[in-house]
Amino acid sequence: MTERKKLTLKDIAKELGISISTASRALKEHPDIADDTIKMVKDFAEKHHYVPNILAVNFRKNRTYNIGLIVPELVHHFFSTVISGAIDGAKKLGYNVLVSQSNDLLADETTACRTMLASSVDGLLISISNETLEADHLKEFLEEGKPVVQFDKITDHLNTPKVIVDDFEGAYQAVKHLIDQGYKKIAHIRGRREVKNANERALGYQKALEDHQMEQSSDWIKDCVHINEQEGYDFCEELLKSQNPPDAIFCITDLVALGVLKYLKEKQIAVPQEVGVVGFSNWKLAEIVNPGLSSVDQHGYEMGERSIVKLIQLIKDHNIENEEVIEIKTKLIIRGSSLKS
Amino acid sequence: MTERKKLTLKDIAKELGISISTASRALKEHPDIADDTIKMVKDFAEKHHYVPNILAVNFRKNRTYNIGLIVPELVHHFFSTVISGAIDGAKKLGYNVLVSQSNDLLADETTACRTMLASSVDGLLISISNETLEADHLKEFLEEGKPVVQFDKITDHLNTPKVIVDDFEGAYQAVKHLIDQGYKKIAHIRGRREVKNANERALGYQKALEDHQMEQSSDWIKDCVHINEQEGYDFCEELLKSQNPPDAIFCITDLVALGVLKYLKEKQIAVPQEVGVVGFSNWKLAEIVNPGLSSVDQHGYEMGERSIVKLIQLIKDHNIENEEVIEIKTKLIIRGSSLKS
DNA sequence: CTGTTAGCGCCTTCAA
DNA sequence: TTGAAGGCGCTAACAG
Repeated sequence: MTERKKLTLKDIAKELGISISTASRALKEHPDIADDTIKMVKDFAEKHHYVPNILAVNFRKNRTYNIGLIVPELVHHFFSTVISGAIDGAKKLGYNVLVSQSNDLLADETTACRTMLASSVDGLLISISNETLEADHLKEFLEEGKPVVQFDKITDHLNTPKVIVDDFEGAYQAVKHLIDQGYKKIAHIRGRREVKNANERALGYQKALEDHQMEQSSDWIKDCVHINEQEGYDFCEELLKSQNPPDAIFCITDLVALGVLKYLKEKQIAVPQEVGVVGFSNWKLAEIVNPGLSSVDQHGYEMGERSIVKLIQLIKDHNIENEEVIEIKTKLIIRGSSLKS
Repeated sequence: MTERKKLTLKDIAKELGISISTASRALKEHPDIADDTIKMVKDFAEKHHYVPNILAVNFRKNRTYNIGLIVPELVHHFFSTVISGAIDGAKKLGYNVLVSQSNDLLADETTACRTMLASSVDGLLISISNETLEADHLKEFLEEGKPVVQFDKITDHLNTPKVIVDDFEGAYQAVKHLIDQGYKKIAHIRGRREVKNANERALGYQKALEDHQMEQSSDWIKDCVHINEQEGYDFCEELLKSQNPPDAIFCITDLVALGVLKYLKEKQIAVPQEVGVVGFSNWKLAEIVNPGLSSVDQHGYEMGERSIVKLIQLIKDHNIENEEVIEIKTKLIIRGSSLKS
């Protein structure tokens, strides 16, 4: 395979008997340059497949058109949907996306940030790990004048734009739906107290109960740590074996709801007749299970797209002071797990 | 936020009263440089947080430490698993990964390739789209001396290393398992004839039947086009309503198997007693459905990791002539959908 | 052991 | 309307 040497401006200038700067300007149709010259240079460039050396351009301009994107997990329906939206949005605006994952570990997140910074991305899009409480590793970006946009899992310790799902409202609607369906004792298997999304959802749950004068009980609120199927299963068992068992369960996420459904199926407790279940995120699995799992869709693709558009705007404006909060509306998808009628 | 100006080698040299090249060499502990000088420079650099301008280095060295990765779909359990492995592998070797998706369209794939080439990745990792029959857009990489590694969905029109799953053997084992379980009439819902993986799996299916003197029928082979749930459902119906219905179905992928399971459940046909089902890919859904879906695991994470390691090795060796084929072993995961006993 | 010099490819004043 | 020259930050060949 012959590796053809790349044509440079210098080559063009020499061939055409003009100076390098004229060639450079002609290619970008600088108004000072004569039309004839422009045509000549462009024709020549086209004919010989001239491609500017992007490395030189980037070096000169001190930017890369690359954006860093860090998520807790890559193999994850919601996050991969966000990534998909971010990549498509970036492509439209002429940017590339460098993807990395933190595995929900602060150490990995910090490493990823350093790598991104070292490879000189123009900006960062991040959904922080569960362990991230402080944000010093993120401040480094701002100190270098590189904008950061947070999405979904965010921290208030960093003043950047934030693109979030309206967790409160999503939870509120989910619980209201259960109330409308006639469930009387609604439990909530919630996420960690340090995680903002989890708190918002819990608040939405509580507000819905209050607004509709529903019975409340601290026994009906269970705190997840790992937020997995097993916890859903175990908490469901605890709830149903308690003195005052609930007749509906609102879960922090679909995976937890799956554990709940599994327990109910094993014990032959009818869903949705005896117990109603609603999840959060609307993963692929929600439509696959039987009965279908009602869930709150977070519009991940849109979130990714909006986030990247915002970030690129900040990059172009050299703006690292923006703190706008963009809220993506949720949508309750009702399926068999909570639909009595 | 004060944007502190970056320290350069020039600054260090001036401060320390030495030349730029001495500073440069000292930082990389060049043997010619006196230990004292090295120490002095390193101390100074550390104290003042010197970070080399990566853009300048890349420009000078004509490489980016960025690798392009193109998959048909991002929101896809198998591909996101591969990406995860590739990213982790790249990280260990000091490379970043630029991700893009083709949506299984040749046009999008070509665009993605151009963008990657323009942003000057050091090499490309790709799983081609269903539409990709020729490979001219990929040859451009090789022509520029940038190695390419193909994985999973590959084309033989491009001479590069290929990392593939042993589709033939995976299919063979799946079908052999059905035979071992006592199924007598095994059907296959297969993928497109233009797609190599699909053909390999079909051959594995056929060979297993031959080796065990099983009944064969062209009526038992159904060709998918979209490879989705609906096709699985429809073909299952066709198969079971035929003159000579099969008692087991080996599906090209889990999604198709899901459609099959749905049909069987609706018609109250017992799985695995009356009909056995095996899928391919071992997606998350395979363990979630009830009964669990037996499936052939493709070890996506390992595939991503092996692919990227191979690619980086070629980049380092400036080697674009390699055509090694790396085969990842599959593993049959047996679940309720095919386990009679 | 260290400094000088030249240059990577491009852009951008400044001068003609 | 064009050209010459300088420089972005770093590396490396060549001299001392």
